[in-house]
Order: sequence, then C-alpha cells, then structure tokens
Amino acid sequence: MPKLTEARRELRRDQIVQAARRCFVRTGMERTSVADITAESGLSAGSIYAHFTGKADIVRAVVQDSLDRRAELVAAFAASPHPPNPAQVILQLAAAADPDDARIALQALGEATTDPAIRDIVGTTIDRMHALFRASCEAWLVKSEGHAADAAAARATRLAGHLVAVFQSLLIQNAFPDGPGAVDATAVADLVAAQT
Amino acid sequence: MPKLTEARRELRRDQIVQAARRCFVRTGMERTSVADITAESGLSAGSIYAHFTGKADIVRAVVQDSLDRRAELVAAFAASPHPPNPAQVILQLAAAADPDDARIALQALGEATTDPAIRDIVGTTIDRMHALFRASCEAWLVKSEGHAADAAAARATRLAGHLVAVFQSLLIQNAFPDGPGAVDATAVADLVAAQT
DNA sequence: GTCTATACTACGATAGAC
DNA sequence: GTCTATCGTAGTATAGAC
Repeated sequence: MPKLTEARRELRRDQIVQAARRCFVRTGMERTSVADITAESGLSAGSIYAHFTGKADIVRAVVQDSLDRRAELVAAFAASPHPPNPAQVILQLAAAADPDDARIALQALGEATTDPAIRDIVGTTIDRMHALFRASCEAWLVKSEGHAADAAAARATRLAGHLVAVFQSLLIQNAFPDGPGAVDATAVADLVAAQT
Repeated sequence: MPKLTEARRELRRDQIVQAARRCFVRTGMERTSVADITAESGLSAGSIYAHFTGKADIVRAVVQDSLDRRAELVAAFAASPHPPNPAQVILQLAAAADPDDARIALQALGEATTDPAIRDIVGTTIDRMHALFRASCEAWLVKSEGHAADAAAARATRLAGHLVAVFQSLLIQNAFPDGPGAVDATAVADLVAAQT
C-alpha cells in the first residue's frame, strides 16, 4: 500500500509549492532564494531538495499549479448544463479575478520569454484555454441559440480567440489593482454580445 | 561647451542599453549578469559603472527605452494628418510587431509585479498609450466621421480602452511567434469596426 | 525524511593603475 | 573615462548526523 505514503508525499510537495507561490508574489520568481522558500514553508533546505530537484523544478511546479487553477475555472463554464454566453464568460472572468494568480501568470509570461520549459507550460495552457473557451461557446451556440452543429463550431473557434485575448488583457489589469484600468469588462462584453 | 561631451555621454549610455537589451532578449533580465553586458557591449565593468549606478539602473533604462519606442509608434498615428480608424490602428499594430520589443515588454510586466520602479514605468506608459489612442480616435471621429467634439471625446475614451486591451494581447502573441495565435487581428478589427 | 552546517560558485560592485 | 584585478556576499546544492 504505497498509496498513503504517496499521498503524503504529494501533500508535502503542495506545502512547498504554496509557500513558494507566496514568496514569488512578494519578491518575484528570480529574486526569491530557496532560503526564502524554506523559511516560508517552515521546512529546511534538505527537506525541500528531497522533493524537488532544484529551484527550477519548484518554479515549474508553481507555474503549472497556478495556470491549472485558472484553466479549471474556464473548464467549469464549459461543463455547465447551462453554458454562459460569451459576454457572461467575460464578466465572470473579471469577477473571479485573483491578483496573486494574475501576478504569477505575468511573471510566468516573462520567464517564458527565455526559458523553454516555462514557455512549454504557458503555450500548452493557452492552447487548453482556447479549446475550453471553444467548447463553452459551442455548447452555448447549440443549446441556447439553436445553431446547427457545424456552423456553431466555426463561430465558436472565432469567439474563443476573442475570449483568450480578453482574458490576457484582464490578466494584466488584475495584476495591478491600483493601475490604469484600461479594460472595461462590461463594454467588452457588450461589444462581443453585439456580434452575436 | 559641455554639449558635445554630453552627447557623447548619451551615446555611450545608449551603446550599453542596446547591448543590455540584446542580452535580456537572449537570457532574460534577471539572469543576465553585468559581466554578460560588458562582454556584449565590448566595454568593461569599470566603464559601465561610470555611466550607470548599478544593474537595476540599466534595467530601468532598457525598459524605458523599449516602451518609449512602442509609444512613439502610436504617437505617429495620432499626429497623422489623416488619422487611421481603430480597425486600421489594430492592423498597423499587428504589422509593426517586433518580437524583441515584445519580449522586453513582457519581461517588464513580470518585473513590474514586484519592482515598484518598473511598475511605475509600465504604469505611466500604459496611461500614455491610452491617451495617445484616445487622441488618435478622437481625431479620426472628428475629421473623418464628422462627429461633434464632445460626443467624439466620450466615444474615443471607450475605443481607446479596447485598443489598449488588443495591444496587450498582441504583445503576448508577438513575443511567441511559434506559439498559439489566439488573436486574429483582422477579426478583431472587424469587430471594432462593426461597433462604429 | 528531515535537520544543520558547509562547500562551491557566481554575481555585483569597487579600487587603483593608466 | 576606461581598463584589470579583486573583494565581499549571496545563492544553490550537498554532506552527514539523527
């Protein structure tokens, strides 16, 4: 029965990841030392290196975790029995804003610029989000708007592109709450709704 | 006549900034050492510290330079005797894509998350871009569409918000040429044009 | 598995000659 | 102003006891 020990192992990893996440939000990925992470997690260097191969490994885990969290939010839209229309999706995304997640995501985008491993995670996550938006829009077009399946698929793909773009802009805006709020979610929602 | 020497001084600074820029694009802001910058610039450590107070100072200068370059591009639109309509602005922005500038900008956004000095530069630049977009749209509404001045001002502000958002999405897309192209500039242009 | 202590490296910044 | 050489420090990762 290695299940129990493996579950505990995963729990420890998560403990480290969450501590690292807090450090990254406060100090930035590159400028937090593993000493910072040990202090924040309450563990020691030896313990951490027993669960991760090195700092880069921790960074990857934190980025993956944060982006997964965001994607699951979108996945919930698509799985809903009453799929929201694109305008509602935008408003819900804006409402579900978590500044910490947004900051991690922005740092990840910056890192993706030079680090292939991070770029990979970011790239596949964007792909996944696009697919999820597509699924959500398609379900809405078919179920609520009565579109034919093939016509809905084509429209959904285009709509998903817009939603990814809006999502990215909201990301920047959410990361800086006191900053210039260029994106008016309601206005964008109206814009997208008008195209329906 | 300190003019000449001051010009030469500015030239040296620019030489260092451009070398640093190349390093940042290749290796990332945090991971390039000042040794890398000296090697790339052909200068020495001593010389560099005669022109900048430290690495953070160089980073600030590079970010400021890159963002200024982008803003000037937008300023040209507003100053044009025949101001482009919003859809054209989007298409021109997409056409003028420089991957290196986009990567620097993304790294800057990531840094802005934790570094107040960079956040300041990024914030004021976004404000400036918003104002420039506003001016460009207002000029277009008045000159080409015959709107009244006060009505144009209100509409221009909203349009500028959309343009900033699209600009930010294009930034992410431009930084990863082989990545998932979520934003279809033509489609977005159509969308904005439809709202006219 | 977890701790403390430490080895080794790389970096930012300065000193001093020219 | 620019160079070379170097100082001090901070950081990653490991060793070895428990």
